Amino acid sequence: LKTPLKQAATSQLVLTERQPDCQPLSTPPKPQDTPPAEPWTPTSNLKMLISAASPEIRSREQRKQLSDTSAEVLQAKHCLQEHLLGDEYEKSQPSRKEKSLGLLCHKFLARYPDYPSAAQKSYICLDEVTEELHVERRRIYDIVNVLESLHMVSRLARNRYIWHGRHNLPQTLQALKRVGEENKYIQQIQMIKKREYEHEFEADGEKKEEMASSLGSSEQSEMPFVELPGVEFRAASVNGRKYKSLRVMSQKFVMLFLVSTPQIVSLEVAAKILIGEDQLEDLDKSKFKTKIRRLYDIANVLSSLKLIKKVHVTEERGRKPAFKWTGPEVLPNIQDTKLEATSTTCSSPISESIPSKEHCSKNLFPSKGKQNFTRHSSLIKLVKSIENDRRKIQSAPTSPVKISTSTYQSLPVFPSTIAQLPAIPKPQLEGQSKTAEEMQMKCALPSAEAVPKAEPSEQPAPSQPLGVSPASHSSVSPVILPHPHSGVSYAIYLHPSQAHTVTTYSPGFMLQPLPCANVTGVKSNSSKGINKITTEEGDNQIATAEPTKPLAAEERPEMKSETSSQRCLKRSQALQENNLIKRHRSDEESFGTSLTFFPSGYLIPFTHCTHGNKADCSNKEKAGMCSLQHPTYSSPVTGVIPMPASELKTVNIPAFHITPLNIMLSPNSIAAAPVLSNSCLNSSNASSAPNPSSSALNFMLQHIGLIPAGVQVPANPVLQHVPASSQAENSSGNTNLQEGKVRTNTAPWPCNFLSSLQPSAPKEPQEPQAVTENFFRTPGGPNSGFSLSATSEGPERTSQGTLNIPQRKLEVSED
DNA sequence: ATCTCCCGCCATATG
DNA sequence: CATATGGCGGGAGAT
Repeated sequence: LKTPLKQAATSQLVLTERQPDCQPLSTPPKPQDTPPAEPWTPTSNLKMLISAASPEIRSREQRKQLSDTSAEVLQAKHCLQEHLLGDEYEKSQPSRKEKSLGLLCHKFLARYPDYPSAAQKSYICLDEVTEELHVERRRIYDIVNVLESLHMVSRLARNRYIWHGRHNLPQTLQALKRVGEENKYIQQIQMIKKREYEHEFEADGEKKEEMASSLGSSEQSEMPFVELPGVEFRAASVNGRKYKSLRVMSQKFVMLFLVSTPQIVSLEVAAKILIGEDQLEDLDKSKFKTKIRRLYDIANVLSSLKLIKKVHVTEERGRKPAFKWTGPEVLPNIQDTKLEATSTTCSSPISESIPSKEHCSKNLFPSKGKQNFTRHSSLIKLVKSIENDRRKIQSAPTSPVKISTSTYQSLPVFPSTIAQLPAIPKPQLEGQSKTAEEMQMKCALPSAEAVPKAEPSEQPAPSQPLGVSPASHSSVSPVILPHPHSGVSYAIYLHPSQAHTVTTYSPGFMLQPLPCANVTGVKSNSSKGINKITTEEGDNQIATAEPTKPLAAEERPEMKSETSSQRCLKRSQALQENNLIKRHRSDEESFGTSLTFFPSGYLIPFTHCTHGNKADCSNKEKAGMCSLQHPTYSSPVTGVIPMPASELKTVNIPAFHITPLNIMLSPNSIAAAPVLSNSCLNSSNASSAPNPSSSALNFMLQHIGLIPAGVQVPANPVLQHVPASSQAENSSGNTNLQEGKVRTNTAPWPCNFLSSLQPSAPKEPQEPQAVTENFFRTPGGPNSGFSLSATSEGPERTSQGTLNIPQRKLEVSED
């Protein structure tokens, strides 16, 4: 194994190294270096294997490899130089690829263990790195910034960073996911896609600025860097504008993946969303280009981290570059996370060693915006800017409780973190101790729970760092619905039964007025299918991603392929119930309270539109916006890439569309399902099941408070149609509650708590997915037999649970 | 031609 | 003030 790998690595390094030396020679244009381009594959495999091994071995291995490599490099280098002309085997110059950020990042990552133990704590000296990797400093910053956004490293001082490895990844991702949800990213994505589609129709020639405007309006003004409770962010540039860049952009980018159901995000969409966020800016072409460039930079490092991989989405328009999330699934809710994290942590050999620093969740400020900024001098400024931000945000009308901005702060203290604290004997922060102290001081622990000292024992109440509403979790939680306009909040209590209903049916809210609406499985699936995607990828490589992720493995549900759709439905329902029950139970235990009401209600601080706020709300009033955002299009549970109904053209069965029917239809797929299931688990979806209930609630809320039932978008016929139909389905927007059915939309408001409370996503969703993918591959292709022509009725056309969701033609393919 | 995205100028931040 | 950071976009290699 090693030999080949080494070679590959070596050659790479060699090339790189040579570059400087061969300057005069470097001229030789691009030799078709096939070899250099692919060397990573073997390496990756090796890495995977290694990762499977114990961390120690792994890291040792890495080191060894590195040293070996470097040693050989020198030799190779000389040899090559001598043979310059020979060039036969080694393509001469470095070629652009060899200088790629991705490659550089690999090298960078190779220097540190994924899960450094306390003993291994490593510091990163930029000077060393740049020298050793032979790169300009600038490049390292790119890498480090992204890593920082994931809390894999943090800056200590000039030239100095500390390496955390992937220990914080789960928490970070969870936090990001949450923020992403609060940010209505799903809707934004939908909106963008819809517009795209619309444009598609008419003269393509014209690019509507309106798009930009509306888009911009819906965006949030700013989203500060998302921090983790235990990891402080000492950004060099905490200052205002710089604040927005790479780091934040990276986080947002990741958020998009985490909230999307097929976890695929196209660069275009990402760029638009990211641009939109920074103030309403016009769709400047150059700006867009720049954004794309940055996204590529980020994507390269995320790819190196194996969190994403590049794919192509093909639709009518053509092939567009996109990326697919291949990282760990993010647990939807805190509780689950807590449990899993804890168990994982405990069992994991690696777990214990996290720098104590990180463990002290001192940063949890109840309501403060940003806290841990190390720099005193800048601190003041920071505060100031923060205040300004806050002011802006809060100034928005109707924001009784303002938490959104500081949402990240409200991240729950990670239980695992707490639990681990005790395990940490002593912080080995020698030189750093000072820093640690500072940090502590800064973090006046607002919440008692945050105290590091917490007993290892699981204190149930763990996490509610949220200064906002700690109690919100109690079993009976009121849902506070602030009315956008009136500013009045409503508390709604849901009865368990209702809640259940909601959960179950929520998926169905989508836009399809299908007859079988109440069938969870069917509906949800259909929603999923929203973007019809043909996947060519995924199977072969399936194996790839998995080994790496221990967590994922644990998560995998054991699923069997059920043959009948009914069974599936039942099953899923049962699971959900179980989850609910479980949750309920846990709640009771935690609080010692037993209630009649089902804890499906959450306290939702209404900050109106999350971070954004004013713009958001005000805009909302604009008819267009309202309709656009209308829940109808969103698929809370599943569908993340919701498609506007308008997109019906040819209806194809979405690749990811999973429906019981599908299952029935394609027996083959079923058979295969079990096999695929494994592969699919990690990859994409588990998340799909995120939070039906929360979404449902949001939606409901929206209906009640925000959206007039009748609002529709005039411009788009389809749209109009949809809302109406859905309503019909349920009797009426407002009455939904009574029925227990709620339509959801990812709420425009922050529903921080919702996410945490949601019933744990059952893992079953995965099953469907697996099936689906398989289904897709079925001969006959995506369209086989399922194309429908869109009629005005679109969705309704189908009956019987047939797949009726109009889909846009979409294909995802790997490179 | 389009997709990628490296390079490095230069404004800012930090010390 | 000297450096460290890092936004930004031209423009060239890869496809």
